[in-house]
Amino acid sequence: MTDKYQARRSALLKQIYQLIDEEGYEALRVRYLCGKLGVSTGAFYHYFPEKYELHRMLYERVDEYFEQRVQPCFTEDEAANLLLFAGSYAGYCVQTGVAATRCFMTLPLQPEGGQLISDRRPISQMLTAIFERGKAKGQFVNPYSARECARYTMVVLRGFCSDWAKRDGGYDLVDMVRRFFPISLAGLRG
Amino acid sequence: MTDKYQARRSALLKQIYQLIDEEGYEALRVRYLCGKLGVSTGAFYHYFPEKYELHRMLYERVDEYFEQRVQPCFTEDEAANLLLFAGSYAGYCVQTGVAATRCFMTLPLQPEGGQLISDRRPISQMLTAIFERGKAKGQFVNPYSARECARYTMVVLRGFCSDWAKRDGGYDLVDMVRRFFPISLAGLRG
Amino acid sequence: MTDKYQARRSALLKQIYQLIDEEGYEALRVRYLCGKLGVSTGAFYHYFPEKYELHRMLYERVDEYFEQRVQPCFTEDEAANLLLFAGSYAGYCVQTGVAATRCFMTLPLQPEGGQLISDRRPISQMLTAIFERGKAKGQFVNPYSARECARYTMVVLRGFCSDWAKRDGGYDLVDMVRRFFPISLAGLRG
Amino acid sequence: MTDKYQARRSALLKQIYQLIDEEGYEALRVRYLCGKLGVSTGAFYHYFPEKYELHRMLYERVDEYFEQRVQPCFTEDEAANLLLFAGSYAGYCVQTGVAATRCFMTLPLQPEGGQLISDRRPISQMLTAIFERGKAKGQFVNPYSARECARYTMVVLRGFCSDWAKRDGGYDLVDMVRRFFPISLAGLRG
DNA sequence: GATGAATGAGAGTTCATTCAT
DNA sequence: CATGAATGAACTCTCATTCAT
Repeated sequence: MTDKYQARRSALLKQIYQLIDEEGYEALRVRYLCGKLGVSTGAFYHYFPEKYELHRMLYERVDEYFEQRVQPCFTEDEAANLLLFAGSYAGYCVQTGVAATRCFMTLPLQPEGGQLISDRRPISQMLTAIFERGKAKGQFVNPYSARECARYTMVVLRGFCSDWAKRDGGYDLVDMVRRFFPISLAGLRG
Repeated sequence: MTDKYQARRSALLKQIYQLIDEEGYEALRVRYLCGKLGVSTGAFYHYFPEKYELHRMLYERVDEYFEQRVQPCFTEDEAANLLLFAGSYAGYCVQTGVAATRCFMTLPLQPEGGQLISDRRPISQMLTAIFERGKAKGQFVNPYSARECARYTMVVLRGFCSDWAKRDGGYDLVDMVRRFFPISLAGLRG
Repeated sequence: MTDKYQARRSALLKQIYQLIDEEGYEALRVRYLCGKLGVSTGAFYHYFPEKYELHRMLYERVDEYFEQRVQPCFTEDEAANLLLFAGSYAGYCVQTGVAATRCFMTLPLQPEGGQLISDRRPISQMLTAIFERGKAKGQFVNPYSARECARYTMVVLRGFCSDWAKRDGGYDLVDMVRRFFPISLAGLRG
Repeated sequence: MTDKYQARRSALLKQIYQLIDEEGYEALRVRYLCGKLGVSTGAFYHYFPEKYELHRMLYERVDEYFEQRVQPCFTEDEAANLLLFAGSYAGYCVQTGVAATRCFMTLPLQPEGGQLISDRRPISQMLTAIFERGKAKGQFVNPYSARECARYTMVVLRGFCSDWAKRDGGYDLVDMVRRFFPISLAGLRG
């Protein structure tokens, strides 16, 4: 039954995310993973045809998280939305854990990996929308297009999160972003 | 003679950097590398006691590059210096090549790796100095310390370069930084 | 099934012991060993997580051998038991083969190696028991404790077996021990 | 000049013995050894055509030591001479150091290695002579030939020293031999 | 569906020894 | 005499993946 398959898969994934967080994605060998999961390697490959599959799913989760948890909190104030977005992105990384974030931020992308940081991803579109509305409302007055603003924002946020992960989560990322993202915000407001 | 050793080492390094650029650091297996270099594995290990050594040297090169090529071009205008710094950082990555930059940006840090992105590195200190002078001259009016400004700047620049590398160098990085870094600059000017 | 695992492992071990005997333990490189075994290196490591494992097992086998084959043959005459013990020790080495014995006698002990020649090993305790009973019965009248006698005996026996192995099994070890161990026995009887 | 060559060789050897003692023979890599010696590998191979050469010389030293230091102290009492011999053998090992003794006792013998523990070696002949004289004087009354007695003695002594080395010199070897060798002596006396 | 034994190319690294300078 | 760069076969061990049961 496909339902049963999906359920089992989801249950395993949940455990896997926790493990990736604890031990890191790269360090997580399939054999060891299976041991922790209480599953045979055969079963693992039944649910996840290749290890890289796991990586791809880390990306998918972000989109889901932002669509379900963050977007609903948006207000009319697009600058506030932007700050909320930035803080949430940081919060997501913290919640995801240092190791998974490191993987999420730094893992070599496989051939088709380019897609994973594409502007077309839901999270990027959400951000673009903020700038489009903000520009329409006159909150962001700058010579860049909404898409460019969104891209710049993602670059900066990923910069923050990478730094945090590289430094092994040695400081409060959310606090960091709340303190310093306003520099970028000021530049974007124009 | 140590001179001879250093000379050979440098010659090999140059070849290696080129190879890293062409094929990626992670993809370079010692054996294959030696084959390309026309050198026995023994000889390789004679000059580079461990593979990770190569990685470390990518970092050292930046500091050298900035001290010798960039700093001398600094003027009295600290904002201009900052832009020069940003552009040079991007230029350095382009010159280093996509693959080496990816490695440079994303490689897992080894235990002592924290040092490699430390605030104490020459490049960070150079940046801090720019902000100190700029604040003294009233060019940067913001509530952050010079060190905090420097760190923010590095985070943003690394963000740009990582993005470029992740996207396989599919656009003009220097141009990108020249166009978008001003957003950050505006925020820093206050 | 664990049973299957154990069975295969035992089967491999048997072949390995034979090879160790023919070619020596130190000479057995994993790749070569696997070739002879008709097994991939992966499979080898599946059964023997590290090469040193093989060494450890040589020791375990002795204890087993003595508990199962020798002890049951003990009688009331402790001097006779001692001779039986000595002869059996020699016999065990002969059966194990020259090369394995050499390894067994001379291999560098790994960190925890001290345990392998510990007084607490079953074989040593069996020997101590002989002397305890022998002293109680008045068969051994000497100023040493049972444990000291046991240790002296082990030292001498290991001396014999090492010599035999060092000389490439060029003489009949069992005969040698039967002829010369009585010198020690006389000293122990007092 | 051959004299100069010999002198340099001897000087190096002295340092080498010390190093073998400190670090073990097997663990002593030629490169490292040369570094400690302040000599190029080329020079090393000039004096010692192969590493195994060093090992062979450990054996030669014993003979020298016994001929020059021990034999002169012999008296008319052959049992006393035997005890002196045993104690000196232990003393030699202690002085040589744990690591060198371990090597001396346990190292795999190369093809022609059999010679190194041959009955024809000076040290064995010295021992045989003790038993010959002892038997003539009626001090040793046993059914074995002098040569057999000598061999038995060497086996036992090597057993003691091996044990000591295997246990990392964790006890007083000379004391041990003085306490326990009399068991063998008693047996030899008959 | 599930198992886990088996694969095997490939990883980084070592090290006694040689030989051109 | 002395150097030390160069050799390269050999080492142990890893690990994502497959497939017969």
